[in-house]
Amino acid sequence: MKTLALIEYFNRILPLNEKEKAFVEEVYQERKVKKRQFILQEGEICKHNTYVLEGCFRMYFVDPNGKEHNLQFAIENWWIGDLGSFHSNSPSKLNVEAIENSIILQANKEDQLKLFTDYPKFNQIFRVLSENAMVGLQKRVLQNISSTAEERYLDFLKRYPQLFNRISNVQIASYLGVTPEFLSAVRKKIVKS
Amino acid sequence: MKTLALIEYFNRILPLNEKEKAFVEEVYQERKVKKRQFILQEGEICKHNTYVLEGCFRMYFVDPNGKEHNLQFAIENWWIGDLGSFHSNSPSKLNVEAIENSIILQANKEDQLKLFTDYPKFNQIFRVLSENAMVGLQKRVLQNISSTAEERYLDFLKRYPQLFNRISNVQIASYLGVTPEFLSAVRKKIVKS
DNA sequence: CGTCTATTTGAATGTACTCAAAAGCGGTGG
DNA sequence: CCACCGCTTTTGAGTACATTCAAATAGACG
Repeated sequence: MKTLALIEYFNRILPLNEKEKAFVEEVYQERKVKKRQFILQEGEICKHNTYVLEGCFRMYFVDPNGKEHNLQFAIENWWIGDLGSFHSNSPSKLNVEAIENSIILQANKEDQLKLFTDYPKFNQIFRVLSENAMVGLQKRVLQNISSTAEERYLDFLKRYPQLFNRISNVQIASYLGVTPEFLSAVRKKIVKS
Repeated sequence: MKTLALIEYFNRILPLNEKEKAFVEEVYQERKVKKRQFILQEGEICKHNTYVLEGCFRMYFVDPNGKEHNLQFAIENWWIGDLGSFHSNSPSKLNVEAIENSIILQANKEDQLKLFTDYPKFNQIFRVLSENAMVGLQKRVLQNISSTAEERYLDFLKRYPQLFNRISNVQIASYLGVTPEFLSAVRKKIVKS
């Protein structure tokens, strides 16, 4: 069963009983997604909570000038989706695109809510997950307002060693909030020193 | 009872029964904090979850050059604290300082955990709170990597009308990630146009 | 081998920072 | 009521960081 990875993932946060495991298996549907395919596009309402089993995604925003800005990447055992749109049923301003052939698990909104009402333990699990995600986002905000592009790039390499060799520098630049040209200059400077 | 505001706050997310209300009242202790007083300092372990009843706080980071960077403000009905330090029992790199005379409610870590184990409903409440906070943080990251200082400042005014007339421009500049001098120039330009 | 995309280069420009100093503003005491 | 203090905001000149645009180079893949 492909949901095994997810069940183990939950188990590490809080052990599940058999009923809970069965429900996870029932609710999370496997789906294959090809490189360059979208699982969410601007204007749509985000209807799924997505867990990545294999592959890699990016979630990005297109600004009024048509430029893309990567908000998040997701590889194995990460979650991705527009939480705001998902919870408020409002059209998303974000896009989620596979940057590798990928396999994901998805629960739709009804089932996800059922998970919370029928198996309260998942409230705790997702509370912990959200809290962890918050801590990560806070660190990123802090970095964006206090560090230079060079520092942010070096920190990115250190924090996500599994990521930087799978993702193009164009995408990393977009995540860091700089142009690819400038990231190239930064990299050149780092190699020299 | 000073906890009334907090109980109502929880109630708006998910109605509490009498036992739950009683426990909130028991667990959250009122505390007065004077302007310029700290409720968390760098190096300490964050031991409290803090809810602001009255007043105003800022949470900031001091970088290696000695410069302060505001990560968050908190006024009435907001939470503040270093979640990372709180959950992992690790020394915080952040400071939380009152910028007005304030009144807060605090639960220590044990009691907060008891809240989750004995009254599972709070898992759901805090899950929802964390998710909302995440959405806000994501928007801020997005802005930082995609907008100019002027756009960020205008958005700050629009999003936090209750805040900008209580907080000095020095503090707002630090929150936006620019120098006070540059924010001054931005404001001048806005007035002109 | 050619095609497509990613990366690098360079010059000109714009955005934001640093440092030092001046101006404005709210209180407090004489 | 005014003079002074401390703090915030503004100004300006020089500098550093980052972008734009166009073009060259390098890699990946069928």
